Amino acid sequence: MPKETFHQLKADKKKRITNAFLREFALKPYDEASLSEVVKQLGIAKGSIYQYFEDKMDLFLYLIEQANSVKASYIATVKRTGYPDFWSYFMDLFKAGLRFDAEHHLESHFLFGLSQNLYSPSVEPIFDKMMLQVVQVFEEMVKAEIEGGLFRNDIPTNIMAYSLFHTGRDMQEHLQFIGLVNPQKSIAQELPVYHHKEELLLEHVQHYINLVKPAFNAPHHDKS
Amino acid sequence: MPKETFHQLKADKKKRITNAFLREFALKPYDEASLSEVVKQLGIAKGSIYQYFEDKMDLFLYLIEQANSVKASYIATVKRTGYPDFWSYFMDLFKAGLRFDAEHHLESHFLFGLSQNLYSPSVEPIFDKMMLQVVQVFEEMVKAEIEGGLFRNDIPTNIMAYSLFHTGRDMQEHLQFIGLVNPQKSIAQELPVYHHKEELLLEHVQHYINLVKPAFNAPHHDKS
DNA sequence: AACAATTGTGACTTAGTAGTCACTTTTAAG
DNA sequence: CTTAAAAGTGACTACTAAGTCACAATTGTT
Repeated sequence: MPKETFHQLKADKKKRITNAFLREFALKPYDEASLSEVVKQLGIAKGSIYQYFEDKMDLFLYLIEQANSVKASYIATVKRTGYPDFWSYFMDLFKAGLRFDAEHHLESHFLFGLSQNLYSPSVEPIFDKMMLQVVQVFEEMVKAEIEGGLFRNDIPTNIMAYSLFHTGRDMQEHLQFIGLVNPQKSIAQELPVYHHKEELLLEHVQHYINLVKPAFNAPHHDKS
Repeated sequence: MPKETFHQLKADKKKRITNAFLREFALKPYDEASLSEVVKQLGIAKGSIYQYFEDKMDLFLYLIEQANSVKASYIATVKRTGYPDFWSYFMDLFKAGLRFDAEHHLESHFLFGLSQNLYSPSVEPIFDKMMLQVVQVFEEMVKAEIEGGLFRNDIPTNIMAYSLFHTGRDMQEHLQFIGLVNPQKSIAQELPVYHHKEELLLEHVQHYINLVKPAFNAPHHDKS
C-alpha cells in the first residue's frame, strides 16, 4: 500500500505521477518498466518514489487497483436485468468498456497491456489470483444463464466460464492483430485505444459474438 | 543464424547446450532469461556462446526453429483427408501434440512458454510474424471447411480463423489454470508437460471441442 | 615433432537496474 | 520570526546483464 505521504500530495501532482507510471507500465511488462526512466521524465528524484511507495511492486499494485476500480465503475452501470438475452448484455458490457477507454485512455491501455503480459515470473502469482477472481465471476454468469435456460448444460461450467472469459480477451487481441488498435501508437499520441474506430470495432465484435453464440446457447427445440 | 563453429560441435555437446538454453527460455521470457546463468550451469565460458551464435537473439531464433521443426514433424503425420468431420481431425492434431510432448518435453515446454509470452517489446516483431503465418494456416483450414459445407459461411473467415487458433491456446492455458499441467514443476522434474494425465486431458479437450463445435459448424437443416 | 587452425576462456567493459540515506528545502505551527 | 515536522534530493551501493577480446588450450595436418 502507498505511504501516507503519497496521499497527502496535491491532487495535481498525485495525478501527474500516477499517469507517468501508468504510461510506463502500459508500454512495458513489469520487469522491463524502469522507475529510473520515469522519474527522469517527471523531473523528480528517485528517492521521492520511495517516500510514496514501499517498492516497485507496491507502486504496481496501486496502479492495478486504481485502474481496476475506475473500470469497475463503468462496468457496474450495466446490469443483467433488463436484457432478455445474454448477448445483448455482453455487447453492452463491451460498450461500457469503450466508454471507459474513451475517458480514461491511460488506465485502459494499462489494463489492456496487463491482460497480455501475464506469465512473467515476478508477476505470475498476482495475476493468478486476479484471474481466479475474474473467472469466478464469469462462472457465476454462466451458471445464472444455465439456470435461466438460455445456456446449454452439457458442458462443465468452469470450461464455459474460461472460454467466455477468453472470448473477450481474444477479441481484444484480434483487434490489435489486424491493426485496428495499436496501443503503442495511441499511447504515444495520447489518444484512446479505440479512438475514432468505434463503428468498425462494434461491427467486429458483433461478428465475434455471432460466432460464439451457438457455442453457449441452449439448442433450439425444433422438434421435441 | 548459428555460426559454423556451432554446427561443427560434437552432436553430444551440441545437444547439451541446446537443451540447457531451451530449459532457460522455457522458464523465463526472453528478456529475463540469463545467458550468464546457463553458461555457469553448463560449466562453459561465456565467450563460447559467442563462438556459436551472433548474439542472444540469434540463439533464441535457433531454438524456435529447432523446436518448431520437431513439432511440425509430428503435426505433419495428421492429414485432413480420411476424417469425415473436422473435429476428429482437430482432436488428432492435439493428440499428435501430446506425442510430441511425451517425446520432446523440453521443446514442448519451450513452445508452450512462447505462446504465453508474446508482447514483450524485444520479441514482439518476431512473434507478430509467427502469428501471421499460423493464423493464415488456420484461415486456409477454415476456408476449406466452408468450401466443403461443414463450416458456416456467415462470419468473416479471418475472425473464424483467429478464434479457432485461440481455441487451442485457451485450452492449453486452461489446463495450466486448473493445475492439470504445471510447466515450472515438470521442467524441474524433467518430465513431459502432460505426463500421466493424458486421459483427464483428453476428456477436458473433448469438452472444449464439444463447446466450440456449434460455433463453427454449419447449422443443421431441420426444416428447409 | 612442429606448425597452423580451430575452439575455448574469463576478466573486463559498458550499461542498465532497484533501492538507500545523509542531507537540503519546503511547508506548517507556535 | 523561529522552530519543528514533512517532503524532496541525488550521489551512492550492490547487483545483474550482454557482449568483447587478448590469450590459452586443443585439435588436425604436414
